Amino acid sequence: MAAENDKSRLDDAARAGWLYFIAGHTQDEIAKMLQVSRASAQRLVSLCLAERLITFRLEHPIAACMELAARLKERFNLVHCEVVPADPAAPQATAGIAERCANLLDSTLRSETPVIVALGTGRAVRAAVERVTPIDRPNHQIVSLVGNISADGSASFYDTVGRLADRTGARHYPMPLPFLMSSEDERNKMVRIEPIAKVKAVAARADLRLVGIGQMDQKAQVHVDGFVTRDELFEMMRLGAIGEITGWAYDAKGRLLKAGTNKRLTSIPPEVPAKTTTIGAAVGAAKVAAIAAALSGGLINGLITDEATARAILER
Amino acid sequence: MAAENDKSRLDDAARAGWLYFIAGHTQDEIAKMLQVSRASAQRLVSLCLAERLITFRLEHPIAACMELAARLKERFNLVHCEVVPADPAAPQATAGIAERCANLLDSTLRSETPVIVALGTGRAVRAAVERVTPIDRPNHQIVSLVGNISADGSASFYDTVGRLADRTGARHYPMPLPFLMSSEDERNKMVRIEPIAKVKAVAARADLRLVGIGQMDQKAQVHVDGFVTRDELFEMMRLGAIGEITGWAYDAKGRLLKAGTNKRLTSIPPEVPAKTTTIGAAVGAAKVAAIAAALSGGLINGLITDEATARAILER
DNA sequence: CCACGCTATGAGCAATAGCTCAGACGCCCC
DNA sequence: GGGGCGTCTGAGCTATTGCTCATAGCGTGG
Repeated sequence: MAAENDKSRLDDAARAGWLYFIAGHTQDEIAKMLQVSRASAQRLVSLCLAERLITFRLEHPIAACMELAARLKERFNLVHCEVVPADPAAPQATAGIAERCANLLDSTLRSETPVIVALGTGRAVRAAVERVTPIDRPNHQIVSLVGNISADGSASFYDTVGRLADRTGARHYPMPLPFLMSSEDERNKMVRIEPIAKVKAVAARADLRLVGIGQMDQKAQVHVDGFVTRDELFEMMRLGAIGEITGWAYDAKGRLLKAGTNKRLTSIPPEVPAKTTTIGAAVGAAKVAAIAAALSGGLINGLITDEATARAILER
Repeated sequence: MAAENDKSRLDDAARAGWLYFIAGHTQDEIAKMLQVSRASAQRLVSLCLAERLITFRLEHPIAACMELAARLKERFNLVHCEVVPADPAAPQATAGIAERCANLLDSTLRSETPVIVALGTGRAVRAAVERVTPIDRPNHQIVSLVGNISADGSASFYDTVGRLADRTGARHYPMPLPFLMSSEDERNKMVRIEPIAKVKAVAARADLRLVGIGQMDQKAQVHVDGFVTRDELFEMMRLGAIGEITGWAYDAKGRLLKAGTNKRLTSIPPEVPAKTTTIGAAVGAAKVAAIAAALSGGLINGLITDEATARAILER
């Protein structure tokens, strides 16, 4: 008898669910139809959900993205995760994630209370600041996590911090240092000088860090852009480097290396594990290992990527 | 640009729908996530529904029944329709519909204000009254639509009205007449005599009529039960009879025949079209044509049947 | 057969969702 | 470039929903 009661209760739950979700009746109407109190009707609808008698299917590419984002967030315990649909026309396009990064910056900068935004390297980050909608927020601060002078002494061709400051009227703190110093000692000296210490202090109080993630292979952006030489790159690869964030190379488990160029790097080192909101932005098959490692090691606690990359990260 | 806006709006709608239905967030939370007002979030969720970006799937046999019931209700403009799951073990079982009929009677009789229930013929109706939960309602009235004396002069073996009255303490009005009189004149005389006129008057004020539907073929219940002879049955079939309700034979379009046994029938004729709630209860492949005709002709404005029968009716 | 504990129920309240309206914004046509 | 039109937005109100709690019914075990 118990079984039969259960069965008929589930039948009613299904009926209630049907009337509610498919026919669009209110629970009050359903209660009248099924000759029960409204409270019971509500319980039946809940039961229908709890017993998974009813399932939702979202017929839209976004659905897959949302699910991937939820899984990444869960798996790596992220505070923020966005997955944009892969554009079949241009699978490597950073446009999609740049848009989302810009959106993130927009909403952060929209705040009336002063915020500090720290920016790292990466094409997505660069593209993002270009898309930020101009807004007047003179009390915000934009700070660079990475030196903007390359090996040859010229300023980096793309001044991300300056551009974002332009669009917001915020104070900005570029890092007037070469990416790499010639020796560890020299680095240690430089990072203690007043203007640099000031930048570090601001960066330490950042509310949001938005960083690119670079892979450490022959096409590593740090090399392509001329910040590290081929020999330096190869050395880091020998040491196990699989990715870099603001120049800081890390291995497959997301551990920062304590050797090679990392000893001469002027960039502000990542917190490990990240406790301020630190969003990594990257797409592409080549970066999957680097992103996964950064997530595992807690170098970042947020991610903006595309569908294909997200899927690849989860499949590892 | 418009297209792109539309697209991104639908993307957001999908996102909102996902967050709402799948992730189970409130619209307030979604509004914060998507950086819009709560009102807009609500609009996005609505849009998601309106654009059918999201679909509900009810994983339960009841779902199909609910849909069939809704279609029947729509198609034949019914005030009430129930479809019970076909029992694969006993495809012809009236148990399921009897249960629902009993339920219908229960809820009607539960009323404190006096109601009048009129009963017709049929195994489902008989089984239904057996399942009615006893309740004390002396002010209700139960009235028979059909004579309960068969051709041989004995009372019908099953006194439906009496049984229901037993269970409710209601006054009851059986129809103390043979099912058929020997001639039209005689019928006309009989139905005018005082006790019968009284029954007719009560029946005319019925709040609910619950009737069986019989097919008019060689296995017609009216014949099997001995109310009409083989010859009478065949005559009605020749005249186009396809079904009967309380003995009143009708053709494939649900039009009452004006000849044959219909002229000698003592049963209270159906309203055409039914305006009081008149529920037909019947299952089985043999009855599909009869049920469909009764629905088309407006002889009934409610139906209780099973899944297989419902499907067959809709497929005609 | 009664007492106990369990589950299920309905009232009432707090939270959530849906809707209407007035206003703003952008767009198009003149 | 300006006026008018249509669409979109957010505030605020009302309906609906989810939940909590006290109570009643029911089965179980003494």
